[in-house]
Amino acid sequence: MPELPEVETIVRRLQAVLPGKLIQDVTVYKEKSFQGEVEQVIGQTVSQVTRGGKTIRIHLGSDRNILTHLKMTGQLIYVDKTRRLGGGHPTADWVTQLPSAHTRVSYTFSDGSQLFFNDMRIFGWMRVLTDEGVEREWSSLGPDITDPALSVEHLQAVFARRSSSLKLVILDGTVMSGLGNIYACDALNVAQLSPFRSAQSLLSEEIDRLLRASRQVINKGIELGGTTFDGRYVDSDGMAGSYQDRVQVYGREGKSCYQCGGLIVKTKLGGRGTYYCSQCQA
DNA sequence: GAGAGTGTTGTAAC
DNA sequence: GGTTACAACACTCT
Repeated sequence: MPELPEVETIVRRLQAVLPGKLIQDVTVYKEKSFQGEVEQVIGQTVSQVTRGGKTIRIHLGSDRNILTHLKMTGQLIYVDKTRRLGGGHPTADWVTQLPSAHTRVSYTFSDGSQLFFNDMRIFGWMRVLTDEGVEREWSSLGPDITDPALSVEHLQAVFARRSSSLKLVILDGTVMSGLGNIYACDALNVAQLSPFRSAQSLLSEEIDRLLRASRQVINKGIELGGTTFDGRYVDSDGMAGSYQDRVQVYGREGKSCYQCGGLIVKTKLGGRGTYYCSQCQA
C-alpha cells in the first residue's frame, strides 16, 4: 500500500490533470471516509495538488483543501469523460466498472472527468480543511525524506534521545516522514545496519550512510512508480508500480542478500514484518 | 473453517 | 517525553 513513492507518483499525475477542474458533484458512499460537508467543495476549482509526508493535499480556491490519507489500502483513480485512463494506458476492466464495491467517495468535474477514492479497509480518510487546518495537521510531521534540508545533524540530535530500535525510530513519522515498512527494511539493508540496534548507538558516519541509503531506495521507488503487491496499490491511472521487482530484502525471506550474499531472514519488530540480512546486518 | 497476516498511524497505558 | 501494544477494517493465505 502507499508509501511515499506511491503517494508521490499519484500526486505528480493528479497535479498534471486536476488543476483548473471545477468540482460539480461529490458522492460519499461511506460517511467515515469523508469528514466535512460536500457543500464545502462543490463549485470549487482545484488549483494544485501537493503532499506532506504521505498525506495528499488537493488545494481548492478560497482557503479550502481536501486532505487525504490513503493509509493501507487507499487508491485515487482518475478517469476522463471517455473513461479512458489519464495516461492513455490500455483501459483495465475494473476501471470501467467504477464505482466499485470499495469506492468510498467520488468526485465528478464539470468536464465529465471523475476522481474515485477507493479504500478496501476504510482506514484512509478525506477531510475538508482550511489552509490553517492543513498546517495544524502537518505540524507534527518530521522533515520529508526527500527534503534536502533533512541533515545528518538533525537525525543525530533526534537519535541521541531514542533508545528504541533503529527501524522503529526511522518509521516514526515525527522523526522524518516518508519511510514506510518496505523502504525502511530496504534502506537498512543498503546501509548494512541492524534494524535492532538502538538508535542512539549510531555513529554519525552510520547515520550518514542510513540517510543516503534511505534516499536511494525512496528515489528508486519513485522512479519505478512505487511498489505493488497483490495488485493492491495502483497509481491514479490504475497502473501498478514495479519496485517490487527490485526490492533488496522485503519479502525475500530465505534468499540471498545483494550486498553480501548472506541469508535474508524475517522476524517481527514492533508488530511489523522485518526482513534483514543475517550476515551483513547482524 | 478458524486463525494469522497485511504496505499506516493515532491513541492510551505504562 | 519515550516506549509499546493495540485498534481501526476487510480481505487473502495457511
